[in-house]
Amino acid sequence: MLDIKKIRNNPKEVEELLKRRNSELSLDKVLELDQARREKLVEVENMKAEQNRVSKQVPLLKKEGKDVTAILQEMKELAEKVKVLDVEVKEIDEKIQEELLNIPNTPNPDITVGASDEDNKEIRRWGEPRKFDFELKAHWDLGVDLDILDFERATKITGTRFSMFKGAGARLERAIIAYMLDKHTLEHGFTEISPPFMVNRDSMVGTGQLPKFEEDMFKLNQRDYYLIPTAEVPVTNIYRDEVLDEKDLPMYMTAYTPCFRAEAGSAGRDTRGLIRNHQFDKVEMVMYAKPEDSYAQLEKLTNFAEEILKGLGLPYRVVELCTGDIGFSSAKTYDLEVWMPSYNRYVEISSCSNFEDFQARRSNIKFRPKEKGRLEYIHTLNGSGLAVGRTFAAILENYQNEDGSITIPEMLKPYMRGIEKITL
RNA sequence: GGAAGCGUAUCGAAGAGGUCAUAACGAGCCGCACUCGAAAUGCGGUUGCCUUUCGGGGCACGUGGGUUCGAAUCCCACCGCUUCCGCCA
Repeated sequence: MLDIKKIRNNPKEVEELLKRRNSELSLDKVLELDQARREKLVEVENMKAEQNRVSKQVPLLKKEGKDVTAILQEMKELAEKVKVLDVEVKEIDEKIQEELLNIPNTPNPDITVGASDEDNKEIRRWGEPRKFDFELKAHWDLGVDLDILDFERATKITGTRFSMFKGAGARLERAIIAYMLDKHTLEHGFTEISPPFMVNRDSMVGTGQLPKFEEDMFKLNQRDYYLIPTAEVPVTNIYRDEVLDEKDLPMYMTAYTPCFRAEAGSAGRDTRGLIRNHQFDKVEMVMYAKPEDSYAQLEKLTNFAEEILKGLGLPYRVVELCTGDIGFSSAKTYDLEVWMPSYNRYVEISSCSNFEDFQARRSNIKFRPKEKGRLEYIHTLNGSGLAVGRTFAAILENYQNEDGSITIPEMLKPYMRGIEKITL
């Protein structure tokens, strides 16, 4: 959520930044409502001041034995007027809130202005894509042939866009999760969290998934709960409506969770394999930072995710998303893209973003700076570290052998309990 | 799911229709004094939000309603916590 004061004071500047996202968004309506609200507020607050003043007099006058019936009658009428105005202010407040919740974050002024992912800027590459001297197979064929992935039965059990891991495949998935969590907790300083996989509406609003992206979410029938689309939601919301100590910042939290996405509007895209499913596993990193420190933390966050790919020996590149491609809540995002041989291109495997105070404002997370004493919103960041299904797919494809077997990457071997190669 | 009790500042907690909400009292935190330094002790400070013609004004006692001239206080609903009962991995 943007600061209404910032919009009020620099409407042109904010509007210009928002235009860079290719949104035809006008701030006129919210500015108009804000103006109307403040006028009504002054009016009703003057009446309330009058009420308070008179109410204080009443017991004194009674004590003196004076007749107060005329005053009480007057006050009754005033109370009626106040009630009406209060409702009007509240209605305007709700409209303003609704407007604000639907306005995306302003992009960082320094990132490339562009219309789509074609304008994204490659920052760096690591690793050399492997040259195959045999006919390579896609992970959905490799996995099925090795009997470690079963898409058909997952579809039978549930429906399309679900997958199932089996035997050494299930173990490999578990190994990937354990490796990532160990790296983040033991080497990168993160605290491991195992959060709820369902969240309430306030949490979804807090991180920006709602109210705008309802159709992307799975919602429960009998309660106002949602299946989490990413651990970002429960973890960022841990300290919703709380005040933190400055000495606790920056705060690093990591969580493994399944993620549930309706994938509305992506019919026909990436329909084979593990790339785009309704349920997938992910290890997420969430950071709370001080405002002046958040961009330095974004670089760290991105590096932490890169460390995982380096550790697994998977070639990747880092891309800075342009203004037209960053997410609703983000001010700046780096995507990590892993080399996927079957696609013959790099495929997104992590997204690392600085949300500045956009989410903190929605979820009301503040800290008390030692010097100033006045409460300030924290900055929130998060990044995948990494998407597990896609990592699994990348390992299968990049580590495949001519006979269809998969060599286990060195760093995962301790987690595989003696399995060095997956064969039939 | 049923019953009872309880939600007040960073924490514990008092208040039970108006003169106790810049919120008693205790703790914490910050500053000062004492000290070589620390602890202990003493003194002082310490809620947030909205609005403003920068003098102020308003709001908030879990949330939302109601009663009243006036509600932390009375009534209703919802949410959460605790205890007991039931059920359950």
